Amino acid sequence: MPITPDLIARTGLRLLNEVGLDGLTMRMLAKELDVQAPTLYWHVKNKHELLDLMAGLIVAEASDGVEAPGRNETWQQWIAGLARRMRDAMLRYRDGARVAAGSYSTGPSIGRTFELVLRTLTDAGFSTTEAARAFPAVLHYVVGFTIEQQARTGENYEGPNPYAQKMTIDETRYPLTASVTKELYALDSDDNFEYGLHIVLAGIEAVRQKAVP
Amino acid sequence: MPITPDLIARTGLRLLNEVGLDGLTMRMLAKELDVQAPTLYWHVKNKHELLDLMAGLIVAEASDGVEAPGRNETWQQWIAGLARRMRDAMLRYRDGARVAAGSYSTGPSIGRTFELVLRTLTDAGFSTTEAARAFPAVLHYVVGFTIEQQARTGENYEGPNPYAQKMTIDETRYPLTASVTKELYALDSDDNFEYGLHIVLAGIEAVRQKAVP
DNA sequence: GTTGACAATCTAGCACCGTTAGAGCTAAAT
DNA sequence: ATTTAGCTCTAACGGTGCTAGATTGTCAAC
Repeated sequence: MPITPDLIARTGLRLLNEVGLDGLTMRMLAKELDVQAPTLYWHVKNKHELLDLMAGLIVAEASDGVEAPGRNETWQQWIAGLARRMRDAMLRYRDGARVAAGSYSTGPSIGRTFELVLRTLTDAGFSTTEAARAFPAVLHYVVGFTIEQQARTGENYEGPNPYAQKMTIDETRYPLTASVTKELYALDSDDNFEYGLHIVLAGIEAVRQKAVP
Repeated sequence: MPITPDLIARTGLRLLNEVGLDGLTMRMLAKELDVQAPTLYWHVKNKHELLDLMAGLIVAEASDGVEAPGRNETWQQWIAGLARRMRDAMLRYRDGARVAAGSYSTGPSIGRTFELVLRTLTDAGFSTTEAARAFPAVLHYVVGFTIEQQARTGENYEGPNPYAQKMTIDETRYPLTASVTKELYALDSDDNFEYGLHIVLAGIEAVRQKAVP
């Protein structure tokens, strides 16, 4: 099989699950492809570009095969589905959110999906401007949530993950925090993601200028 | 001046603005403190812990001096102010959002601020559970937004930042995307942050169980 | 005053990193 | 047959996080 930037990025993504982002090296990637490390630099400018390619693959995985909303599907349901796809794609790889966040990514399926988002929202009565400003808010929430989830879940600490330490809270100084500790530490459940997503979607609805009857 | 973990982290934060996260090395940090590199390891376990300390400082800067809402201040205004403080604190340092995101950070001012958040929201009629789940959604949005802004703004690409490339959009295949390109590329303005923040806050209001009259 | 203990820093160096220079191989084009 | 282009190789450079172990400074106990 010939070595291509795409194959390199795909292999990098696979290795991510074994060694994490900080453990991923060009040499290891080369060995996985039965090639010497400098060979990679003929296909890829540098590691940063490789990470951008990996980010692009993650986003592409999320947006691949996305279809316009069904007849009985509200825009909220459809956008929520897209947000979940995005989160799932990032969760599929260790440190996936850190890789995907703020990396330059382009590609046919991404452009197509974005166009679909705009069309769905304008069909629902939003102006294109509203749509173009509201959708990134969803993405930013998704990325922020997932980065934190993976930081908490991940194995990036050699010793015990400090997140996992049972934080003892001074009940007299911080009574509310103490009373709510349970909710805070069941936080990696999908429920909290859905809760926040629901907030953002409800916010988009609430903020909309009701120009359409 | 004696070397302490706090001083090391503070110096690291200062250097961040000169060299960025990828350029920050222990040796350079040591030189800045007029010390040899291994000395740092007496005060700090490893670089990861140092980054956590730096993240803690950023969050502390954001939450330091936060006061309970004023008499004529709605909870929306107050939370929005907190969100802006958080964003400003991250923007103060190059790659600040990447450093702060998903790092373990604790500290007295942070705990105090979180308690204040819960109190403000419960005073506004939210249950503690609602408050404890809604506030992280705000933070996740802020972090996601700021990471992307800094990735776009930052100088982490040696050549021209690919984000800055004037993306030429196929007007016939992606008419809506093309028509909205302007809004997309004025994106680093504070306006878009405020727009998304407004969405999230409106969403919290909309989602609330109106148990209080 | 000497001794010891301990905190803090030092020198030296290991294993590994991203990356470059430049030589070598292979297969198609002339 | 020779050139060209595409791709991979070996060798190495400067730099990285980090550890081991010797060395210093300080200050209390004897």
